[in-house]
Amino acid sequence: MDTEKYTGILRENGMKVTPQRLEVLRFLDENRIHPTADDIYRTLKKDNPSLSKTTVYNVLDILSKYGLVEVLTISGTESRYDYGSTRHQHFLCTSCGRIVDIHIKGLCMDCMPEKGHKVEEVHGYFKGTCRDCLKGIGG
Amino acid sequence: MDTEKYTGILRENGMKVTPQRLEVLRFLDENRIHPTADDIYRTLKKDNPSLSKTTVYNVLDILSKYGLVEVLTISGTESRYDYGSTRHQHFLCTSCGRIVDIHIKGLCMDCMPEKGHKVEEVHGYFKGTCRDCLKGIGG
DNA sequence: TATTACATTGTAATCATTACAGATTAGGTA
DNA sequence: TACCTAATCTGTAATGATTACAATGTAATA
Repeated sequence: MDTEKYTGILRENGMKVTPQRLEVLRFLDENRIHPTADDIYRTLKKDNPSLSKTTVYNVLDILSKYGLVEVLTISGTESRYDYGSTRHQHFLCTSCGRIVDIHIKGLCMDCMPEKGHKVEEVHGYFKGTCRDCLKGIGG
Repeated sequence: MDTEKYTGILRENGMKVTPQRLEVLRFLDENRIHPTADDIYRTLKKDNPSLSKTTVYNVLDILSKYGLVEVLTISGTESRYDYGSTRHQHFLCTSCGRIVDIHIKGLCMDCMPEKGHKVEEVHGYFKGTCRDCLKGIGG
């Protein structure tokens, strides 16, 4: 178990190290599925029955404040959490509901609007039907 | 009052015409501020005290199903509704919270990911600090 | 090990949205 | 015009994600 890996990540970013933070971070790192807070909570609670959902929200909150996770509001009612530093875009399948990572070269990250606004983040996402659903595999 | 304008829009799109739909559509057309459902509800209730918030949600739902309004989930907890057919992107000011329309030529709408997914919608949005806040006008 | 500020937990509150059932109405027809 | 019927509107209650809060526990430092 890569406890040291995640301990290092937390320390390097100036966060206190706790078992709950290690577990959430590890889950996000090993499961790049843009989970909801509840997904994380239900999974981690199996091996850690005393885990509180509030703690999951607290940990996700601090991780996003420190820039380690990105909060996605692509699918409406609930937030999804994305760990990983490589810049990528998201594709929401309107058939099965999955969010697929896509890497697009050529998306003009540098075409900033010249209106005097200071752009700090660029987000892009796509909606449609994913490959699996088109093949009749998905929902 | 452009009642006929909005009556026509509803009829042309195959929707039944009701006073509530006319009012919501007019509000969205005349106030391009990406309002929340509650913004719309509170404003319209002044001149129409019997208006129900459920009706506002129902109207927004049917308008979006018929493609007349776009639902934005850019700012997290609540949906915002955007009326207007011209393709544009959105800029969320993290200082004052406003969503500003921006028109970017050169944003590669056509750089589709070549992974077999069928893309039906392309969304892009930017976050940062808007011009007014940079000048010290905004919050 | 003692201290202290911060983190975790569980419950209760909040807030946007949806479900539902009864009253009302738009749009077509006699 | 008056009527009919399905669709719409209304108000209340339920849902579900997220947050507030107070009590307990613990990580990091001396």
